[in-house]
Amino acid sequence: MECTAFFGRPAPEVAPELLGSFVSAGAVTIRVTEVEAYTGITDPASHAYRGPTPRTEVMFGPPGHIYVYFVYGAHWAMNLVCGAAGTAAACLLRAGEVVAGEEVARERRGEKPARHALARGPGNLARAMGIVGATSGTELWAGPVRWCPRAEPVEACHGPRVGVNSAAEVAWRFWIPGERSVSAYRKHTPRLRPR
DNA sequence: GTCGAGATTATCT
DNA sequence: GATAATCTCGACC
Repeated sequence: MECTAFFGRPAPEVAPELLGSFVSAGAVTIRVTEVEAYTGITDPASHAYRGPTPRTEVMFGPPGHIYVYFVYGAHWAMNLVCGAAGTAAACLLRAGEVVAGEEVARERRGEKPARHALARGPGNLARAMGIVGATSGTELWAGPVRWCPRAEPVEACHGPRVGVNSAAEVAWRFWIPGERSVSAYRKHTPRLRPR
């Protein structure tokens, strides 16, 4: 399968090639503008670093599957599993430009966001596409979420990943320069004690 | 436009 | 019980 060949490579190699490709979920299609690579069992910043758990077992499976996780008590984020089965590598979709189904996306996001902000940021992207925990584990060629390769190569910038404490020095965030849908880099601010 | 801080809950220890 | 691959809002420039 084409998906298996494309995604069955190291995540830092797949990630920049995802830029400009298309991901569809139902009526909504986005053009990917920002991604991050996680290499799984060798990556201290990955959920898979400490071995498989019920949540992360999808990442340990074959490439081309979808891994969805819930963070900060409010947001879903969508990853595409990369690399050979067992390596638990994945690419996080951080941002995209809505190219189809804008009405549906806006229904989910509300009236406020500008068009380029509908799928800016991992949580917003998942919300605009209707991605929830039940989507985790589905196949990219047969499930509710489909992927199409980009038509032409695009320019790519890279830099440190966002919001991670460990391995902050590796430049495994990739984005398309000049895209308004790319989130601005924010320094990671550790959460202080509640109340 | 940038910056700082609170919200809120699944998952793991 | 602590942690977290984030978002939004209000204050300020």
